[in-house]
Amino acid sequence: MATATDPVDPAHAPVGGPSSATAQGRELRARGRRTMQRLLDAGSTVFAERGYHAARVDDVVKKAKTSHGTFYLYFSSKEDLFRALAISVATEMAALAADFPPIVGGRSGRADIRAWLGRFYDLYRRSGAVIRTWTEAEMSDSEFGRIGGGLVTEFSARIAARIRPAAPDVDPQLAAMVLVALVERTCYYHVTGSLRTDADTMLDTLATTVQLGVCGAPD
Amino acid sequence: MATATDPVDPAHAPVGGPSSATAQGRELRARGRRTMQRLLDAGSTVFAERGYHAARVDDVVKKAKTSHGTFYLYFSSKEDLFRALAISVATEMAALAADFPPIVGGRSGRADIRAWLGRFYDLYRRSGAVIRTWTEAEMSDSEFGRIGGGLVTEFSARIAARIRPAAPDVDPQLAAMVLVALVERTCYYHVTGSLRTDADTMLDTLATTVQLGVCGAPD
Amino acid sequence: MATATDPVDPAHAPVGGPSSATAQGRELRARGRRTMQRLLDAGSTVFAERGYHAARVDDVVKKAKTSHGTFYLYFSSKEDLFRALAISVATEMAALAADFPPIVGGRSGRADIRAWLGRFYDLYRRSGAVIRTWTEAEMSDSEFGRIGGGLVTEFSARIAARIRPAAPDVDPQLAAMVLVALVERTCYYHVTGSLRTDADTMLDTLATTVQLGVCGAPD
Amino acid sequence: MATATDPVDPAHAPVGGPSSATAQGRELRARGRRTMQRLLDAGSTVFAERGYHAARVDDVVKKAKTSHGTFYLYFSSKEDLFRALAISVATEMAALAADFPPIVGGRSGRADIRAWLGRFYDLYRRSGAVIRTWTEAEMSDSEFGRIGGGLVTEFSARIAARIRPAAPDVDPQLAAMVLVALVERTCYYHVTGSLRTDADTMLDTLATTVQLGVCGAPD
DNA sequence: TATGAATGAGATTTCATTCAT
DNA sequence: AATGAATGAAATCTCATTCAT
Repeated sequence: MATATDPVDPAHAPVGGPSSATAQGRELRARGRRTMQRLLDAGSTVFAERGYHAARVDDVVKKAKTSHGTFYLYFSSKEDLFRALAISVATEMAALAADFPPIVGGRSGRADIRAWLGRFYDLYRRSGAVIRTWTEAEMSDSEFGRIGGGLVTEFSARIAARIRPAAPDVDPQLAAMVLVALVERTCYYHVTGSLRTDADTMLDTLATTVQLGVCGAPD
Repeated sequence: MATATDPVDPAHAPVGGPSSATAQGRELRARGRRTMQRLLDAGSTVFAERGYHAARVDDVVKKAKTSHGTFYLYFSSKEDLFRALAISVATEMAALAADFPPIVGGRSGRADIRAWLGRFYDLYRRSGAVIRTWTEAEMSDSEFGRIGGGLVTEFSARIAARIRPAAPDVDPQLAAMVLVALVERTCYYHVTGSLRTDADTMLDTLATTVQLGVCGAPD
Repeated sequence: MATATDPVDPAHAPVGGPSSATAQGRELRARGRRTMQRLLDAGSTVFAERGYHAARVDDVVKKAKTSHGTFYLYFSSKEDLFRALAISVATEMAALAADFPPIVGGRSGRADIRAWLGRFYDLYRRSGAVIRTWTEAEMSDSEFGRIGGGLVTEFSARIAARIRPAAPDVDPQLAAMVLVALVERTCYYHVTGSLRTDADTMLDTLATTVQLGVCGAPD
Repeated sequence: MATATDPVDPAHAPVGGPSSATAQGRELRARGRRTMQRLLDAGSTVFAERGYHAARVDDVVKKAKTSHGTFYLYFSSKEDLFRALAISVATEMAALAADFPPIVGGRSGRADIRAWLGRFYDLYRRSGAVIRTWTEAEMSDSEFGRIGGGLVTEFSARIAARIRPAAPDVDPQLAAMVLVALVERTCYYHVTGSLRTDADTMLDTLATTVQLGVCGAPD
């Protein structure tokens, strides 16, 4: 199915930026970069399908059509692969937050919100699993979840700087967090199939709710 | 039962109803019931802290101050313990959904919503981990997630039957799901400490958003 | 073959003192202690036969007739098993050093040295591999070899405190180290079969060399 | 050639003679010989630092600033590299043994011994690791350790042919082995830093001990 | 009813060696 | 002659589950 805003299907588009060095820090040639990218893509998919803990390195290398040995040539551990994906996602989310539109009422305000939600949804389709895993900080004893004060906290803080909530006495921080809660989870339900409406309808509804319910802009 | 503003922390209050039979179906005496309850409580905490897969039976028995042997006297597997917790939660959630108030505008409508949210929040504090684990269906190949069509789906379906969304052309199913998304995730952020506002403020804000943004009732 | 000084064959006598707690620090019952002892004995033998790095946990558990799982119940890693053995050996060596006899000339002085060498030889037969591994600090990146400034250094320092070397201008530290070098390596050649003389002859020769050559006591 | 008291550290001076043919027997040009020499030097260092088993081919090629592929162009295996180093050392040791001086008392006898020990020490500084590894026959199932009956055995047998031990009833074989034990291990302690005396003092002491203690020549 | 001990299948990780350019 | 990449067998380690008392 085509995505809500983008003609090309990004559901399995490559993730992971141009950074490319092995676990030992060696720089890569073209072939090595391709293999690394295959592993990143496979990791993204497998984490999405099974969650961080249930995902086995074996699943990743099978999906990437390579070997265990090769995996550890590029990533020093399963967690290292996750970290690579997470950093890339965090970067995308920061950029997205920076583009959150000024909230205004009326048709055009609503269209801006709607467009932004479409971008969020695309990102979530590609990287929701990483976002969720990081959020839940299921990795307990690792240093994850402490990076940057939490992916979602960071994201909502950036949005808070750009919104004016419904009631004048509501803390923008709180409003932003509620907004993120609403949007993230609804996208989640949709991506996982719990919510069977088509994506556009869902995003339209979300846009209304954000405009009216969270930010209180008159229609 | 503790309320959303109760000063004592009920987050790990006992869970699991009066049902008490071992893995082999044997009926229990007082001591056995206490042991089983300790295991249920410990399981609830450990699943909350680490997630289903990362939770080890060893963690549970250590927290319950008992042994592996004893664990398997009461539960046939790790999954069985989870199921016991899940069933108890599912029952509570069904009851809660049945009490979802009719949406009306004005002060009294808002107060009804606010009270219901307080109950949800209490439940979530105690059993959020189970809800999340079940929702994410982290348990891959087991028959979980198929039970009753998903905990959240079921819950929102029951709520859908009781609401009339903001815009007349919005599907009540969709609106209910959005509502659940909003409420569940905001509570989650609060329980895990990502959202530092006090509980009452958060629940007040949620009540407003539900009344205005999701259900579109005028103030 | 009977040992040089002791009627019972200590070549595979149990090693590891009465300390007995699992890797997680739990205290042990009789059965557990027996298993742990089997693992210590097996470890001692396997390290002796193959050296630290070539020794596989698999060899150890096979020799101890137990399973991998059990191994890790008692020791957190291969290195941990080695550490347990090493501590026990270090203790024995300290005791032995404390008994190093005052060097005097004549028959009785020689007999004292000879008796002490017999004890060293027995210890070396049982634990030479651990001594050598620790000495070579083959374990590079671990904190081993740094414990107590080196097993052999410590040992010879204790002996230095008790000897008066041949030439008056020779540093006792140096003389003691030379003594240890001589004794340790000769025992090594004998234990490994490079030196085919019988043990008593070898120890007699060593006694003479120590009395005359290192400590310079007149015959 | 550097002497035992040379201020520059020759510990890792090039090893490996002029023989130069690849693993496949191909003859080499100048560049190839240089590469092979780099690998031999690196191998010598790495085996010294970590021991045979802990040494990784990766360590060797990194130190030699070349690649895995290149390594296997020159040596058919890790063991093959070791063998190349070992053969070179064995040759040097045979030559050294042949030069062992006739043991006589007095100053000039002592000076001869002292000079010989200086040569041994130099050799040991460069190649001690290979000597030790070969001695300990860490290479388990390979045909190593059987070559020529053991490096040290061979060496001491050659020396035995040239000495007359202290007591007339002592086997020259035994005396030679004791001598080698004494000298090898003392040099080892010095090279590894366990023995902090300066090299000349140590070698003087060794000379005395050999003359008096092992060979029993009067002063 | 309780528990300490044991198990083994399966997961992660390492590394000598081979391949393709 | 050189090299970056790939491989897979074998090693270490984990943990749900069963056993024996």
